[in-house]
Amino acid sequence: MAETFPPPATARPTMIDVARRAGVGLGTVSRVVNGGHGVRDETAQRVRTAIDELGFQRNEVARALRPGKKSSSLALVLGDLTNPFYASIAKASLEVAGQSGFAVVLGSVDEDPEGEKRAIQELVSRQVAGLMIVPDQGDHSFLAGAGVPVVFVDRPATGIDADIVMVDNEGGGRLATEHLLEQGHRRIAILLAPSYYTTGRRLRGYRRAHRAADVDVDESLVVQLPEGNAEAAEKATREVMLRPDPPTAIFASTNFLTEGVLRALRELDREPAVVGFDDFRLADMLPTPVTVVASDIAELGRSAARLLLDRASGADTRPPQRIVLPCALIQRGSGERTRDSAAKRKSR
Amino acid sequence: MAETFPPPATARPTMIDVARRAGVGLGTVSRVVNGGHGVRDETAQRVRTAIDELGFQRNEVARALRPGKKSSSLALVLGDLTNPFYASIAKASLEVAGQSGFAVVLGSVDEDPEGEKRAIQELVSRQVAGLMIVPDQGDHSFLAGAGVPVVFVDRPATGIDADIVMVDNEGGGRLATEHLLEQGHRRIAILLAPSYYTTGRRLRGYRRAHRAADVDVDESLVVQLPEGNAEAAEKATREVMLRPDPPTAIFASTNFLTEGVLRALRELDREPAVVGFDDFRLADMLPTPVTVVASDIAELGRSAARLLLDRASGADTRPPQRIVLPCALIQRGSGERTRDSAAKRKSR
DNA sequence: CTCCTGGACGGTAACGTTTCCAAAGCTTAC
DNA sequence: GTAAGCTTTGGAAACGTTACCGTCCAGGAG
Repeated sequence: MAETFPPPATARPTMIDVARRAGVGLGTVSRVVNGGHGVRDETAQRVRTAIDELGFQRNEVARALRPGKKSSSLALVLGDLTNPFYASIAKASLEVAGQSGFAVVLGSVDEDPEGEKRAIQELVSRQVAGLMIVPDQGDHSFLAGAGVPVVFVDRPATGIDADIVMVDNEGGGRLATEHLLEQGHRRIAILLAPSYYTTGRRLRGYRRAHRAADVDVDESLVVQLPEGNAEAAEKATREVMLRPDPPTAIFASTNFLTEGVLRALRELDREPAVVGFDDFRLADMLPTPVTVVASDIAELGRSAARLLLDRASGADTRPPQRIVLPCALIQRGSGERTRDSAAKRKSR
Repeated sequence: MAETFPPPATARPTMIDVARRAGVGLGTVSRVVNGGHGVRDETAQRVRTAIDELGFQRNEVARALRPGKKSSSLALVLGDLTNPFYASIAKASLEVAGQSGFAVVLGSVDEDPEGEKRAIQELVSRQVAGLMIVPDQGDHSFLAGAGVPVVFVDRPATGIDADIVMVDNEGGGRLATEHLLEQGHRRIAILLAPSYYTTGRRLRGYRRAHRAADVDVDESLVVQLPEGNAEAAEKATREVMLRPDPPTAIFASTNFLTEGVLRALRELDREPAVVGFDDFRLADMLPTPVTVVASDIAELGRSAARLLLDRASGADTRPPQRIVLPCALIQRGSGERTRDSAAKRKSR
């Protein structure tokens, strides 16, 4: 006998079914489900029994329909989950949200700012209780009237005044650059992903470190990449290292860029000092372990989720907060090469 | 003047507001919003104008309340997003779902099977249109009556007959082992994460390859780890390599395990051949580039999402499908060390 | 004994959408 | 010119929940 697949959907029991079974009114069931105040113990027990017997589960959709009641979901809008940076944020915020019984809806985000806007609006139409957004460059003022709390993660957005959780990009950039300057480097290249906010701040830290050390920046060593991926960084590194006056150190302002830099250097067989922004897996396992400035990315996600939950519940009515997490230097080797060692070639 | 934050929620316009503004009935607005069949062009245009003017957005929650209409969200339940394997699945399924206008809800999953069950039931109560689950070991029969299509990813679940998308674990295990046998290795250790389905299949491939080559398996080289992380693999590798009769090759059955193996070997300064299961970032950048058997993980996620969308829409009523993706060997160096080279120590 | 108070409970109106049904307008065929 | 049929439209019911408003009963106060 051929069974059909999928099996016919069995109707899930509703509160009405529970009420009937327990021999009580609908309102009583609702009261029990929501904590059970103002219900006699005996009645509540009868209701609970009926719930168990029927396998009743509250329909969250219907619940969220009531005015004032937002759905118990947060939205998270970010770029490429394949980037461990974003994955860490997602994981951490997921954990925090889950502890409060909130689910997290991920908006699928393409590259274009238009896609981001569409994704956000779709999430808003799903009545999420709040939005965590790693924003693209575009204007985000369309969120202002949405009536949903928003927390921006990693970088602020223009056109709207909202909470923001980020790392100390300028401090990190400065830390990395100071470290290289201390090793005696005077020609330090910096690779920058295209026009993100973070990029600008890291560059600023780079410049400040130079000024503080009274070293002039060779503007030709400030490399603005057309794309933020490893390939672009690899190409740029090759070019800059093959100049007649190559840098003796490179500051890669992003984890993917660091990877590209390392690829190019391996191919070229050169060993300038390298410091990356953001830690990455296996950084300590590479032929020369990689020095990075890193921050607690998971904490970024946790803070964002916590803040958003407080906003959503109305527990937090302070003006927009700005949480900045510190960066620390992790010395592993690649950033401790001195100016002199950088000149000599590696022996294969 | 001190503004309050967050700003008071402005009521979002409903279809009723649109209807009033356009001077039409409620049903007409609904028809226009849903494709506008059976509505005169002129009327539809008037409605569309009103929608634009009011900035109306359909309330997906109310829509999903109607019987039969599931919400336009899929659920994805998986483990640690920090694991690039899971992140790839998430990203890929997100893309496919997004193209069909579906959002993806991530259930926060702790380690314990009980937490998984709770997470799944919460998602079901949110009326998702379907579930993609990377299942834990426990029984999943409680999903049978949920009336929601389910696709299991990476490994099957017990207690329920549902679609499953996975990689050819046995074939991959065999491929890796055959490759090592071909290099002349006769003592090949295999490291296994605890009692997952995949682990068993990979071990099976390992055994089959041995039998096909007529080589006996030394059971003491089949190492069952207490945990699936890099630390456990590192410890186990250290132990097995320090035996009087160490293996000349190691098959690490998981990306995290591979990492642990490499850490231990670096510390011990030994160079047995190594093949890992699943590719990972920077595998080609390590001192000895790492040979792996790999499959298209993103395709895993894409297939799962596609299948689930077809099930949810009712377009696919075939019996449960079993999609198996192939594994390929990627030779990079660590797996091509011969038995002889493995014996000698590395010169620092 | 009666009245009042308060807790427990039942019923019903929303929430915003889709869908069905009926009414109205128009065209076409006789 | 009228009947029949089709397209277009308006209105109301329903989805499952929560919140509010009564009602009912018990118990205490007068």
